[in-house]
Amino acid sequence: MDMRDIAKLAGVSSATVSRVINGLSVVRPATAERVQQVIDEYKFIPNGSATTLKYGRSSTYGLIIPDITNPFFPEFIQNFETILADTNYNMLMATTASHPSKVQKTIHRMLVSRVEGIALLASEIETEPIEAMMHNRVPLVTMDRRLVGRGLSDISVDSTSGMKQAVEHLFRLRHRKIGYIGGSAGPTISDHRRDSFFRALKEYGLAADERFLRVGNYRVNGGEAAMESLLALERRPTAVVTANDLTAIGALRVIHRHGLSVPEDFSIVGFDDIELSDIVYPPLTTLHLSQQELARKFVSALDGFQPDSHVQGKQFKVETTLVVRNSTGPVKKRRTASTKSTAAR
Amino acid sequence: MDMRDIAKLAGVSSATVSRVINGLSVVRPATAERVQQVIDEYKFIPNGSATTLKYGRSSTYGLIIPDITNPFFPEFIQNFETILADTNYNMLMATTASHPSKVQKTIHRMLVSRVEGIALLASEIETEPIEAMMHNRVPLVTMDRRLVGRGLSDISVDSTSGMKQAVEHLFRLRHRKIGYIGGSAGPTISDHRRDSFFRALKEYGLAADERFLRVGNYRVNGGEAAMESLLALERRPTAVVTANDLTAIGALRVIHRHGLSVPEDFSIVGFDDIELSDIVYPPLTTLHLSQQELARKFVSALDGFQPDSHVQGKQFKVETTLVVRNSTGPVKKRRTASTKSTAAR
DNA sequence: CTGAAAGCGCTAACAC
DNA sequence: GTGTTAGCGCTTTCAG
Repeated sequence: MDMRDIAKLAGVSSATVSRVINGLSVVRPATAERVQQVIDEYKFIPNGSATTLKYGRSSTYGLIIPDITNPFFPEFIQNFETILADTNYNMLMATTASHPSKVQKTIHRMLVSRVEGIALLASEIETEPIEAMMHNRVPLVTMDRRLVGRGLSDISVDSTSGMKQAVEHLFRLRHRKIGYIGGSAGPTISDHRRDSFFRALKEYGLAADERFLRVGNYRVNGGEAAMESLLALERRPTAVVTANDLTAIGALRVIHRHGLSVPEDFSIVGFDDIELSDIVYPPLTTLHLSQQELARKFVSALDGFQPDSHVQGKQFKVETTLVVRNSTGPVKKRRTASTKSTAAR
Repeated sequence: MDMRDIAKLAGVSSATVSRVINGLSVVRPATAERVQQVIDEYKFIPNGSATTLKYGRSSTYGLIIPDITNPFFPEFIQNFETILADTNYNMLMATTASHPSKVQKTIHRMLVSRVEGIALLASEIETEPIEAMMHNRVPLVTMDRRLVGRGLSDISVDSTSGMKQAVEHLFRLRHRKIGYIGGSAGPTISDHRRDSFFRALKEYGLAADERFLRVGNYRVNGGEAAMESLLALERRPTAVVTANDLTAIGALRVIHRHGLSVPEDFSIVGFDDIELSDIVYPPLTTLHLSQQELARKFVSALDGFQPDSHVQGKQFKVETTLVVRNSTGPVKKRRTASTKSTAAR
């Protein structure tokens, strides 16, 4: 069943059917209605692949996510897809267990499907081979890589002001020894978050003590391991800022496991403000990142690209703001601090 | 740049290029290699929409998820997409904020894109209008609706044996007053889970006490509200089985908020075994549901359908098994039970 | 083993 | 306001 069949049944030509379906107002209302009736009666659905073939436009964007199991991503996907759906676009989605070879294959598949752009949220991945494959066909928009180029845009989270607010908040609560549990070593995003933390410390005249610095992996178990090691210290920090909420949650668990409480014994600050951060006990003080804004910027970076043009991409920024909940509190007057410090692990 | 261009550059015809790309072994190796070189040099990527147009096959399945923010779904998506990617299939994904009108539009878009089948994980949605639209074009596979038909299959979670294990486990821990917090009223899935709980109770000679029965919404806040109301009871249950892990987590929070502990004062059993259930404190005893198996069954239901045939769909089942963690324990010898029972809320 | 050619379904010129 | 038609890029008979 194609437009020609509908045309025959409605006593018009296939061109008119096409015009009706696309809402071109040139068609006489009576004709349009007759055509529409036939369409409805036969539940006709046009074949999009013909349109895609003719115009190269597929009304589809690709989205590649490293690990959908990290709650940050579902929230993003939700927002991203909602925006696309509103403009009748499809979302072709794929995950990569951070497996670069899978990324290559995935992008190839997406390009075969003639997506009009690809959002790649996998900051740890090398994009040279990918960019080669993209070959300026469609825009590539990455997250937190801070690199732009021909047909390559980037959306980055600017943690500067958020980190400053976090450190200020802790400073006012009289914290002076503030630790940091970072993300995985490697990706720019990890460096950026850690560096803005350091800069914020400096602004408040605090020393960046190497001994309070740990590396995580953006997941719960990384936060746990790092916190264990922090608790094993003779002289512990009184507060810890983390590279994301999952890391903070891991830290929280370890603190509880050691019979300590938050925020009485320890203050914890997260990053991202995923939904979970408000559900966990105690609800996390964290740097809020607007998923909606992030998704909107991705879509506009994707949209704002002339097809096939070799236009230079743009660098977008998304700001963060501190949300104070219950995982931060004033420094406890020390008493038994030195007596219980060695037991850990 | 199309196959004809490549053909010219390699001094062959476009038919040969097509054969090389599709790995048809009829081509003489030397020719194939020459063609492949040109393809690589020009980074040629064939236009899938032409193939889709010609053969109606898009190598794409659609997946519709109600609320991706429920961690159950990301885990499913991950598994589903991995299976598809292994066979070079694409996944077109959409979410619906359980908004039926969006489902209609989404499915229409997917059919326009010529997906080869649609997985619909939204048990609360009426599918009549959808089935009409599907019009037996491609298979529709639903979750937990327990309805099959022409081109309509269903994958259901069989909670019978899991619930039996759960009740047995609690019974052995000497629980006799076991409550239940269900899912949202309405969907078959909620009825099924609750009924298998009742049946399990009966097998152990326990009465299904209406007063210990609550309705939730499969989300944390539903579990919270239900647990509040259970705690307000004069005579409380000693254990609660829930319709999913998020509900259990909500219950857990309320119990903690009331200064009680799990499993000392209360035992809680979840359902689904989402990753979070092992991260939460205490880790949940829950009914494990294999996401991998679920995803595999979806894919095989989707695959096993002859295109355009009006074949009857199948009913698939996925079993659950109890995973014992730390949210269940023996009933406490009662002491002050009656004195503290009224304070709640 | 390779090439020529038809046709998948749609849409935008262009003609009327 | 409506119809005719060419052609998007691919695959696959069929011929050679």
